[in-house]
Amino acid sequence: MRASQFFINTLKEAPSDAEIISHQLMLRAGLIRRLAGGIYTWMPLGLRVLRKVENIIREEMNRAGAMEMLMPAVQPFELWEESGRGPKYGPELLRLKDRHQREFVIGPTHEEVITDVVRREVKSYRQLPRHFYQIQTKFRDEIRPRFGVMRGREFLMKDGYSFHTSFEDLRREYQVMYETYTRIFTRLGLKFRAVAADTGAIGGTGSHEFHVLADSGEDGLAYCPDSDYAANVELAEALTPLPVGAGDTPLAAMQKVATPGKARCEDVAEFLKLPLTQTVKCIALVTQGEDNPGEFNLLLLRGDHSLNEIKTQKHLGEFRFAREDEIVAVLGSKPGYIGPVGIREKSDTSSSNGLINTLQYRSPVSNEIKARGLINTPPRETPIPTESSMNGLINSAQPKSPLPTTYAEEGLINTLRRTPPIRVVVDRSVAVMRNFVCGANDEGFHLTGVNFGRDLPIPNEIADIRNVVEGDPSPDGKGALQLCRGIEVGHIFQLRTKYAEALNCTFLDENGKDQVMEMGCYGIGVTRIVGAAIEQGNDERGIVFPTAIAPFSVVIVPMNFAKSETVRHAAMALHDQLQTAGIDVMLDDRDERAGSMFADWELIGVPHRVVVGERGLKDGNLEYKGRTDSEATLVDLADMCAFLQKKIG
RNA sequence: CGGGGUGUGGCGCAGCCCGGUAGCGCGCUUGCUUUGGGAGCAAGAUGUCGAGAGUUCGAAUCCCUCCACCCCGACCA
Repeated sequence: MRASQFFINTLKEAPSDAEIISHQLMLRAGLIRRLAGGIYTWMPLGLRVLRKVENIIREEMNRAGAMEMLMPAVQPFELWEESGRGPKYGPELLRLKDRHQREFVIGPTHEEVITDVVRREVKSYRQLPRHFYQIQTKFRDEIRPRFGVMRGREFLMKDGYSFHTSFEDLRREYQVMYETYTRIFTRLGLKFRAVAADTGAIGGTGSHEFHVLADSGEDGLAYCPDSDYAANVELAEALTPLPVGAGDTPLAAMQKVATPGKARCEDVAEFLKLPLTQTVKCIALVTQGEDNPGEFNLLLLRGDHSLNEIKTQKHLGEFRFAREDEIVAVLGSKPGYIGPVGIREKSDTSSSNGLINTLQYRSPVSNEIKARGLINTPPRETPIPTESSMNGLINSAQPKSPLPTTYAEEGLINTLRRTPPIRVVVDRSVAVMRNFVCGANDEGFHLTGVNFGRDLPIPNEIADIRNVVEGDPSPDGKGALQLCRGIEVGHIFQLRTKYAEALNCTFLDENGKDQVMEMGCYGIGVTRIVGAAIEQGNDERGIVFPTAIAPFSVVIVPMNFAKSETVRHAAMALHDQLQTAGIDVMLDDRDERAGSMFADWELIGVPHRVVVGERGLKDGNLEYKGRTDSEATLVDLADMCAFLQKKIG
């Protein structure tokens, strides 16, 4: 390929609306151009990258035995009504009407269509298993498209769907896809990690996400270097830490201390010269679920921990954060100084599973078993400590009135008495704390030396509601967790029979009996991979593409191409030789100045560069420089082709 | 959808507060010189100042409405 016949249009400055590095570099290098929000044109240079990604995926899918096909982007809305997903999908589903007023959607995914195809075409167990896939344009009307191609509305996706006679066979294929995805991302030259994921709304039994590792990634990942445990932070279970010096620390007296202007736990800890882990933060939120609308909840987290909203939602149902005026009305204090002491707590022993975990952890069993016991939520049938059995634990010093008047003004008491009892959810790590610090429900004051069972009731609702932090014990009991960030580029699901059932996708088994097919679904965000690869590979000069997906593998940069006949001949001869050898080579015959050619190709991210100049040619040499090399190396003209083949691998 | 911000040649920005000739850098065109790290000089072209309505003798600038885009939240490959 010759640059003069190609289209190269680089920008010195990135458009100001491009925020993240991959978006900026893609625009600057001229890979993409924006048409509308979240909708991009792939310029010739960008398309080459996209096609290379696509081809690797295609090769590996074929190799795994999947069949490529192509389904329509426009789908009748009826199918979505039939699967029951139409109303639920909401405004993200772009709907339109044809001239006959028939309703259609632009496919955000293709479970419905493929299931429709298969139910018509596949009738017998003899035709199963089958795996169909396509690489096709999807449209999702994202609420907020952003980050260029990373969260576009229109994007290229590889979506595959497998159909099976049994769950065992689905699991076999799932494993095949896990390995296939691993091969794909390895071949793409990306640093990635497969993590356990939430099966979420799609349902099913097993699900893994494949993440490209990048500090700018939107997803937090937790993994254990000592085992193969890896999970999205949204999911990673936070075990109860062993209390430091458990049982030995003498109980301190509760004291109310002035902490003017110290609303955040960090400020309070610094002010009181106490470790952050000694503080408790209180988060007030209001549920919005159907069964408990408008219920005021107080969540207790250790000061150094952060709330995991997914876990919280699973525990409490839909919720929102309480507004300041609601907090003041219920607790009588501004946020920053609120706390669980002296409030009317709603007693609800029905959800004390977390407490059991804590108690198990405290019981003298082996570490291994303790860790194991905490991995899975114990079954609901497990006997739960009753109110009366817990009474013994509560210090007799507990005031008869739930409101210690020392800490509350008369007016506040009245307010609280009129307020319904507050549901308090205590994070596992808070449940094992002693002598902690929390807000006093009085602006400008905190309480120190607070203890459960004396200053406030033993927690009756303990749950895992925080994000894991680095160093937390791994849920598989095999070491400590590390954290990193990732960009989700692939997702595999065991769908089971959800869609097959809804769309009546059945087959006749060996006994001539009708059975519903088991389904798996496997997606890769092709477009997003390009953005993710750039997010992972870039420096101050531009993109650093892995050779496998670079728009060109090698660029020949001739010095003084127009005027020097020796250079021109040498450059063209090398170009032809490399091309014949099957190397994806670009010859920059634009006769630009050296500096601007170097800058262009470094911005574009071509991994290998050969400079042809009279200077080296005199001695029969060419100059080679890898994209990330600091120095160029001289290579004999005759050896260059073999040299590059070796580099490219 | 809620909160914040920005719209001025292709790109990056100034001008707006305090109304009066639309400006700078990059890019683009032509010529000459230059040619191993985004060249120099000279001459040029390119704007309904996001749209509409209003105030005013006069609006990029002030007021109103709308639109687009970006950032922060919930969704997802």
